Amino acid sequence: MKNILIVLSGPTGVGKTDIALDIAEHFNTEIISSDSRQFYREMRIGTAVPDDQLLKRIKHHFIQFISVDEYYSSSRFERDVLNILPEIFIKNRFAIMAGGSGMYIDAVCHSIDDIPDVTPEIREKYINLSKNEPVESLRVALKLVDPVYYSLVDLKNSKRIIRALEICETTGRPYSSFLTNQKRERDFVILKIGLTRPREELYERINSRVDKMIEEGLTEEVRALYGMKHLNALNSVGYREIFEYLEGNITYEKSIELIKRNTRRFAKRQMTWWSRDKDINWFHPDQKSEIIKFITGKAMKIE
RNA sequence: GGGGAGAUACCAAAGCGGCCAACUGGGGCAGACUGUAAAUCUGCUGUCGAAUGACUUCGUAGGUUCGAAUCCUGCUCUCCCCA
Repeated sequence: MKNILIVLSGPTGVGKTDIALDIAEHFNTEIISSDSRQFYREMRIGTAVPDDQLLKRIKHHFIQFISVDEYYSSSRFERDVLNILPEIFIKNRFAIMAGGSGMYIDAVCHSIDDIPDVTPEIREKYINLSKNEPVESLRVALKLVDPVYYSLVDLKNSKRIIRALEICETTGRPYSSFLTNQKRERDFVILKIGLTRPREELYERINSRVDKMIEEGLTEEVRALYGMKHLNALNSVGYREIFEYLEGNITYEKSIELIKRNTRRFAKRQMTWWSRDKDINWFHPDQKSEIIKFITGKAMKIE
């Protein structure tokens, strides 16, 4: 009998945490978080980390385990999850991975190509380059070192161009040569459950959740991180808007409004990401018992 | 009661005789995405259509003009000032 990884995804604010807990409790197993911002120790309120009581009820992995100044990536996540899964499967046939970071989830589900890490010097060089040079010159550089990728990328997206240039310089090989597009088979079965709600319902929940975060002291959490605002981890919804307020660029009310809007947009982008994944079985979060029934039914058919 | 300013698409706001279905911003919608991805980037947003395009719009009713969101007149409403 193969082991089963239940992958629970859905847009921010849809109600993943509760369902994940219920499912984990029902199958008496543990939860792997696939939420790239809940990884960070210093970001708690703004990323809606489950409270201590809940965390005590069920063992969670990858929650607040690194610091905002540490480098992490979807590839490392893939490696780390694949490392920890066998331990969970010793005790239980089911494991559950819940979160909303599409790329991280995909890395675990079918792998991401092996590409060497970029050295900090090269990274810094290109970050500066992108600040000082127009996109055109980055394009020209890319065309020279990797014409294949040049023809594939969104040439308006300087972040993508820079990544390719960094890899080319680090490895001495074209970035495109690393992209195999191969999906690696895993030795466990993946069962994808998606949670969704009518747009209006979702947006209402998002709005009130932001208000709740503010009540819980999001502003103070962000203020304490002010010195680190340049870090990528803090370029996150809920943080950057409050930084703007702290710098006096916008009013407090405006920052809250922007957090709501940006969270809504984020949720929309998440839905777009998953819309092409035909393996996801969609449910409304209220359908808790149906979800568990669905999983049980599928599990019985898996040899 | 007198004088002035204004009414433009979901909102804000430009346009002030033809190049206007109407700049721009917001909001919304749709999409791309193999590396700090809650990031980054793109398209659409009067109606119908895949599209050429067709049709209905700029408070309202008329008028001037080959032609009006743009000019004139009445009306309605909003704001400001004086009484």
